[in-house]
Amino acid sequence: MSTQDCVLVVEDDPDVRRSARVALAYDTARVEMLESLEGLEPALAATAFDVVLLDMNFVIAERSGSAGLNGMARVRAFDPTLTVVLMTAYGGVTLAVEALKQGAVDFILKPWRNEKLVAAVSAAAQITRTRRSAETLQLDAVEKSAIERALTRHHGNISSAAGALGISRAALYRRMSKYGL
Amino acid sequence: MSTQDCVLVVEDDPDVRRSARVALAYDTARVEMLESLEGLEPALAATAFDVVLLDMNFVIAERSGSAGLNGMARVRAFDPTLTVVLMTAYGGVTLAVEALKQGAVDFILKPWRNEKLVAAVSAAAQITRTRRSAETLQLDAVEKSAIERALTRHHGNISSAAGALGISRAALYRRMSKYGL
DNA sequence: GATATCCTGTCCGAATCTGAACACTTGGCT
DNA sequence: AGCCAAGTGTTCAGATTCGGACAGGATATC
Repeated sequence: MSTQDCVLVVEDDPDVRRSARVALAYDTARVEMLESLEGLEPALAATAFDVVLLDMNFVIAERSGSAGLNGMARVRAFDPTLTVVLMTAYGGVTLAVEALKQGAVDFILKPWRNEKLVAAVSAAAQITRTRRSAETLQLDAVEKSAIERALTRHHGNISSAAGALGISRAALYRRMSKYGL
Repeated sequence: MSTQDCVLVVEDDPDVRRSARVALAYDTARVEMLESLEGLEPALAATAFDVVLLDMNFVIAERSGSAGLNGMARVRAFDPTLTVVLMTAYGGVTLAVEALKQGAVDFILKPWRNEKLVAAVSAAAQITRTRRSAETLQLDAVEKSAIERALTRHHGNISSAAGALGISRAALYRRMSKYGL
């Protein structure tokens, strides 16, 4: 799909880094690498990334994945719209579930199939873009979508939707015609 | 925490059903059971559930979990605010990831520890409640929170926040004082 | 069929909101 | 200092929106 994504890969194993670079080369505008979580924030500040691909296990002995979860928390603190894809070689179901519940948009197992990695990264970048465009909504658009939701939820009943929205029926009419609903 | 949750359990194995009933008995207001996905919608319509606990593998031979994913889709179609917790005995990481990406709020492995099941169900019910209260927001409140987000994102710069919201600076001032910001 | 209830769509004077304009403060730059 | 760009807070005539009221349609109940 898109060749315009900027990806940050955080991974300690040089072989994996190289392999990720190769896999992502054809489909991304730019791939930056980091060997560890050190210097994560400056890297995020330096480039406008669309996805962070994050290893969960920097220390071989430490297979709990807490390093990855911690890194993800730091990414989210820096920019809540930026999506994180986690990767691990040792993942169990419990860890995967925990990671997604904490906000990762995908979780992939090493070794990966290149095609799958590319698809995951590309989908995650798309989610980032959606989040960012949702953040930029004008007040009008926020109001419009709130009204649409209320109307849907009340099955088109204008009176009860107006009541739920806390405005008069006449006011809801005006807004509906304003937004073409 | 709460003893007021209503849970729907969809599970074909009678032993598992019984064991779920026992585990949930102390902490929930009401537990209903269904042996299969047949009659799902009527059951959802009859009671106002807070969580659906859904087995992924009704057919032994069928371990892909598609029955569970399908059931979850039906629950979400019926009520998008109602959370689903999936459970399985055969789950791999890939299936768990797929389930959460499709909107399950948790994914637990059989056999479970009762304590963990209760915690998962209770947390899911809390998420349902949060979603439902977010849906009921008055238009004023929607506007207020959109303004708060815009102000935060623009680091308190009123001019640029107003620009992003598509209103004049004066209008943003008025609203800020209206909402006490 | 008559009655009641709920919803719809529209009207209008009063209340509210609008944004350009103005005066002022702050911070950077030569 | 002097200058410039950008932000702040407020004012006011004019535009817009407010919601109660009204008439009509649809559906249910007796």
